[in-house]
Amino acid sequence: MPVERWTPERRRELTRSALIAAAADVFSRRGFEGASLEEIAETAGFTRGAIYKNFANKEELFFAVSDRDYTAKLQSFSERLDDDAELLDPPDLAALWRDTVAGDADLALNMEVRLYAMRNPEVRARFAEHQRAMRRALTQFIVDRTAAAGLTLTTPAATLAGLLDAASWGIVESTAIDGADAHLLESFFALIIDAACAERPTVVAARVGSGRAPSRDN
Amino acid sequence: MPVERWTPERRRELTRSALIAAAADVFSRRGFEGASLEEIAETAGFTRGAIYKNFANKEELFFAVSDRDYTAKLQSFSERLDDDAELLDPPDLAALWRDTVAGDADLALNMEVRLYAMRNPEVRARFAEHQRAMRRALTQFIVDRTAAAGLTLTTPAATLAGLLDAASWGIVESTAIDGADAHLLESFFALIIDAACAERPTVVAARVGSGRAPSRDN
DNA sequence: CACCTCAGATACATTAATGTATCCAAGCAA
DNA sequence: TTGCTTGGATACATTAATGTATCTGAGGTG
Repeated sequence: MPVERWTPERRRELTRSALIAAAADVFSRRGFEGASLEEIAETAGFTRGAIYKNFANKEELFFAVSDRDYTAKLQSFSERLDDDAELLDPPDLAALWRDTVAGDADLALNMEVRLYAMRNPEVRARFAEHQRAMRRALTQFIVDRTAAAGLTLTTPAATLAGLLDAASWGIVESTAIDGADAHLLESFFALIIDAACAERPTVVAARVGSGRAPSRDN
Repeated sequence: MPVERWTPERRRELTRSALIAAAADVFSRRGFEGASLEEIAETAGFTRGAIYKNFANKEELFFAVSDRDYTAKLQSFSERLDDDAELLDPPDLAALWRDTVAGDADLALNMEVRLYAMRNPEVRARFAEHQRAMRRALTQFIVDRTAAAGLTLTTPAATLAGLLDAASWGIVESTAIDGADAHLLESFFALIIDAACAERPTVVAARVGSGRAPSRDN
């Protein structure tokens, strides 16, 4: 890319993204309410004036952060899925997951966004849409990969995608707090893949759960 | 219980727990920073004076809420595990889980506590200890139940407990936001139980995950 | 019956954060 | 060169929340 880097629009976009980055950092550490625009501006090397010129208010800035986070995640996610077309082992998958779904730094920020979404119906709708988009991508991935490998699933790919998304998030979150059990995610992938891929007699696979006396239905 | 209900100690304990209940409510809705002691006191029918007589500061009140939440959860949890000794079907387990691990109202509060724990090392240690205690109970439950049913596990009970705890939390959390897929938890239990209980030829069960070309470790 | 203790209310000092209104200076146009 | 536009800084008004210090009145005690 030659010249044209110093156009004023570009300049503005630069400070804007600097502000967003700083905001992500501070929001992550202090939370939405706990963060002060003062600290954010200072972290970015500006003053509050810059913020109010670029965003309507604190909330808008927060949304901007959230959006950037989401798009980045979705992109890196689909990129890596297309890219490393061959990896499917639980450990690799777990690593991939940890990288994309929870870049560690993002973790607290992500929780903050989720909390905000829970409390604010409009934001929740938006967030839910993001979540669905993510899962659609994941579903597609599962469908493609299992088809390519000639596998049959005992569970709908969509359900599996939702499960993977939701459950692994919980695992990453818990692990970040506990610290000790860093292998949980691997175990999870191993178990889930084992359970979902029907490579054993389908009769057994169909008899899901409850391995004792016949349960109530029938 | 006859008289002795109007002793001043009892009286004080009453307002104390009223304050904690109100605090739980407000913290859940507004978050730690967002909640004002004013609103909490008012919700409980007192003034800030009452709070500062019973707790050192906002943080202590928050901890009290968190502790009460934890003990209540642990108790109701073990109670129900001992109580309904016979249920093991995925749907029932899912329902039990939803009741104990996430009483819905608790959800936002729980996330708030987790976030706080993440950001504050001391609190995190405490929270991690709680988490471990919870998982110990769960591990015990799994061991007892599978032994009683004469089942063999393909995965250590402790790992399974951690998995159940962490993953199901993520599922409950995600479901609360998405709203649509309320069946995820059931699917999860079904899959996990299926995968963890070796009631099929152990040869197959031992070959965990990766159902295509032989993976790297011979 | 006077007195004392202490739970909870009231009043106050302090700090701080948001948002707005104003200012300044660098870049482009005529 | 003069002037206008505008990104970002500065100054200000307002609101609000925490924590502390003081007050009050009811219940128990000598």
